[in-house]
Amino acid sequence: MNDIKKIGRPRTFDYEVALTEALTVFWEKGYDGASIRDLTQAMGITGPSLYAAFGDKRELYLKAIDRYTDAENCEPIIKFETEEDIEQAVKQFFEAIIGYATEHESGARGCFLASSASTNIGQVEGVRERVQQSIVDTEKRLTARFDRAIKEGKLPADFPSRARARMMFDLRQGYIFRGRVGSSAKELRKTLNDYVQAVIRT
Amino acid sequence: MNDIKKIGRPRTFDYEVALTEALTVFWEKGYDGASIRDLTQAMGITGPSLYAAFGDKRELYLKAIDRYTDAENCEPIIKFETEEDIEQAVKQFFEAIIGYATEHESGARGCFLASSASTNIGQVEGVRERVQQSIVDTEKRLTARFDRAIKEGKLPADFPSRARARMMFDLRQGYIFRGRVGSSAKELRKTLNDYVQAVIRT
DNA sequence: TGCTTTCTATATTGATCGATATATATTTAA
DNA sequence: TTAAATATATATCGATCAATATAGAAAGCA
Repeated sequence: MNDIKKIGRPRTFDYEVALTEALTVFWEKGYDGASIRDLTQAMGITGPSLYAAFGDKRELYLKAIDRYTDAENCEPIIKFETEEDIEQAVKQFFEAIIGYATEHESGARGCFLASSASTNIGQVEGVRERVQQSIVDTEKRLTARFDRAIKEGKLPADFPSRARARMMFDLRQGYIFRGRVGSSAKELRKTLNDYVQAVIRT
Repeated sequence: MNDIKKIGRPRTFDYEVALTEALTVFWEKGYDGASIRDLTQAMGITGPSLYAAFGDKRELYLKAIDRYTDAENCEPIIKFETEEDIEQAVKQFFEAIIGYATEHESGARGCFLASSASTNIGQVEGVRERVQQSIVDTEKRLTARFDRAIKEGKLPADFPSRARARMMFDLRQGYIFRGRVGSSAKELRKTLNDYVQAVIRT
């Protein structure tokens, strides 16, 4: 982003890589559960370097949230937006969610915002606004995809795009919760078709 | 429960009351966020009394979960089970969920298991089993209510009771998440009718 | 070559963490 | 009345917490 040579000794670690490592630690252990030691070890830097580059623990956490929001292309939404057939699009969305919810053995499952960040809303200043914004952005994208299907005549004109976008989002929370508790992908798929029909039915 | 006089000095605090206070603290601050100081202050007892009566912090947390599971009559489920009309029953279920998700100003919102305990599954041994059992029990009760409606002829014989029970449960997660992030009850009610129809529709 | 700037490494800060040792108070049983 | 048992109160344990002061190392600029 900024290749201008700066005066002084250049840092020997990669900012983005270190931030991604920090995100993983926060994801697995939570905000309180992640100690500065845990973070610096995973990031491969020392305490002073962490504080110089990222500020204090709270700022690092907020930066990790922003990194997640920006970098995460969010496969489920991408699938939903790119798949042509609207029914298949909904199905692929949920399939991707189920994948996210079950594939990682560690604590870094599902959605970082939904599983981890949301629990620190009342505790860490700045988290609430970020999670709220993420919800708004996600719903807009989901709603827009439904509106597109309406224009293309794939869905009736009175299709409640926004309500169904929210339904997808809320059902997603259920999948993520179940995955975190330990349900298998196979188990989660049992309701998949029923959920797809509920979303697109008019 | 046990009024038999025991040898030695009797404890001067109420075990159940203290445990309920501990539950509130864990609910608001999370497992890591709740310090022994926080707990003893809210419980009105000293450290040694806490350790003598409840074991260590982890055991106290598990006891708090059990207390929540046992004591919490879970208004949403009760409403769903007692309301005669099945459509009204589903609606009352979601209404109660919305109430839970939005009414408390503190961090003790929604469902303790879904919002707090689930985040400590990989960290605190014994939590996963308890949350899993809670999901199983809840789904059984929800499914049974639908089966009853089928027997009464209020729902068609091929109504997918279990899938719809899970749908209710998963949509519930969405409401709880939104409430935690800051959505108002009014906002959450916007999708209520659509969700009710999705659940009972055949 | 200095000189300035910035990063890294070591060491350590006061505070707080979970947990407990010790002493004292209060009860029952003998 | 005494002994045993259990609770509470005080004080504090070593470990770890988040955060930083200090000093040395590595870069650009003169």
